[in-house]
Amino acid sequence: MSTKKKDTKKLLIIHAGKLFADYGFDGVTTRMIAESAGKPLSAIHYHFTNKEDLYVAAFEYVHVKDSDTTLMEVLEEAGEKGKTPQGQAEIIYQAVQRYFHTILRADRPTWERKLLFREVLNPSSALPAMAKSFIQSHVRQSEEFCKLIQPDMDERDRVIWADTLFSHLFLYILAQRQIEAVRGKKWLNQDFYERVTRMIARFMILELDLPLPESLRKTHHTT
Amino acid sequence: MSTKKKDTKKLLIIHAGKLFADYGFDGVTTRMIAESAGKPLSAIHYHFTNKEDLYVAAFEYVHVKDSDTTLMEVLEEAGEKGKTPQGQAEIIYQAVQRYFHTILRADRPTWERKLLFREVLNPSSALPAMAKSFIQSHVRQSEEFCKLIQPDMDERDRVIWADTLFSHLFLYILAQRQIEAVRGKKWLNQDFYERVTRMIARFMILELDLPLPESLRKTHHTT
DNA sequence: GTCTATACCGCGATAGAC
DNA sequence: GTCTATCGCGGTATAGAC
Repeated sequence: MSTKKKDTKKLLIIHAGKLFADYGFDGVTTRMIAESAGKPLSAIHYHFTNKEDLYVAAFEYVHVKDSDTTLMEVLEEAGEKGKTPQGQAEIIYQAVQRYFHTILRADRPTWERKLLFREVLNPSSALPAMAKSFIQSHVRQSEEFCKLIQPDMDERDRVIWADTLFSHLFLYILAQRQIEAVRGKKWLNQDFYERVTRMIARFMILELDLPLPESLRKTHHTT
Repeated sequence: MSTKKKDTKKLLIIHAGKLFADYGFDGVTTRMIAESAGKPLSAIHYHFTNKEDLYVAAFEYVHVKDSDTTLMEVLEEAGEKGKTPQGQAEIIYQAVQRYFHTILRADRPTWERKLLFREVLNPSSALPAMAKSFIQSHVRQSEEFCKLIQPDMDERDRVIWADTLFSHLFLYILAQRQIEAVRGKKWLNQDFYERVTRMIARFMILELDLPLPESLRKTHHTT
């Protein structure tokens, strides 16, 4: 029964994280967090020096390193396979799948990814550098991969190609509430995300003039 | 010299809009707006009843109707041409181009589109319905167009297809500051947006198994 | 360690002189 | 119409009893 202290702290982090994810740093008051966690206001200032500190703690709590999901990592892992167009296409599909799975896997609470992406899009004063690095490194490695396969491609085109993956994630994670309000509560489920994964992979593969793997072929007609 | 009144009001709207675009409704104080516009705080409450009212005014100021840019509108306009695969592909390219031009044209201040998309992504309490309708109708019409061409396609796949256009716009408009901080100040210029337009159009055309127009072919190699 | 009570400040909004 | 002065509320943070 001596773990009470840690429990309170973690409780505050989780409740704060949920609220920050939905309403942003400014949209949340410390009184809201305290009430949500069922703790007195002063508990926040006991465990954390101030509101910003709690925000940082909540962000770090969800800031898991998404290792082995970048295109270059999957490429290295693939070995010889990465030298054929068929292999490269499969690497793209696999990397997209892995990244989506890391970010969107069902057992992870929604608010965690929301907070993560919100901070990238709208960095609070609290985290000047962290947000940048989170996605930047991933995009960099996608670019590098792209350069290997299409060395003649314009740099800006490579960047746009690499951005595709994130633009969709941004939309579906950050606009989740609004999309569900318009399209229905259970619209953004695992099946939907799998379809997004497939479509993005298809685009990234075709845009690099690689052959489409059999598993990514569309099923509704026979072309 | 009797237009002083209107000038002050418009001045407040523009300065408020810029600030709201960057920092959101909660992130901006009426004192900030007043100082930015070089007017006393009470000017806001004279011309507008309250802060929310000023926000709505700023939003309405930039909420231009983007007519003749939806896929269905371009399709109707095209007449007979819309019945061939080649014609349909060109319609897609044209609609994407028009929409990008409407939203991103250079003579329009950056903050206007930022405010527009921010409100969609993160609706303030001030505008319950307006934000939804802004993009929703556009997506609906894209879906409808998609259904005409690929009636067998799964509804969710059609929606993802239609979302593609907006996911990129979201990223480049809302994360503009962060992207420029990472990639350089003048990265997001007209040339870049044109490349994005072309890539999105290429994706949307290929995904519907339509033939790629000559003008959308890539130039860096000969496949 | 945890709570209650409170200090202090900046916010949106208003009153009233000019 | 425009400004200065001010109100009341709700925000973060703290002091001090238990």
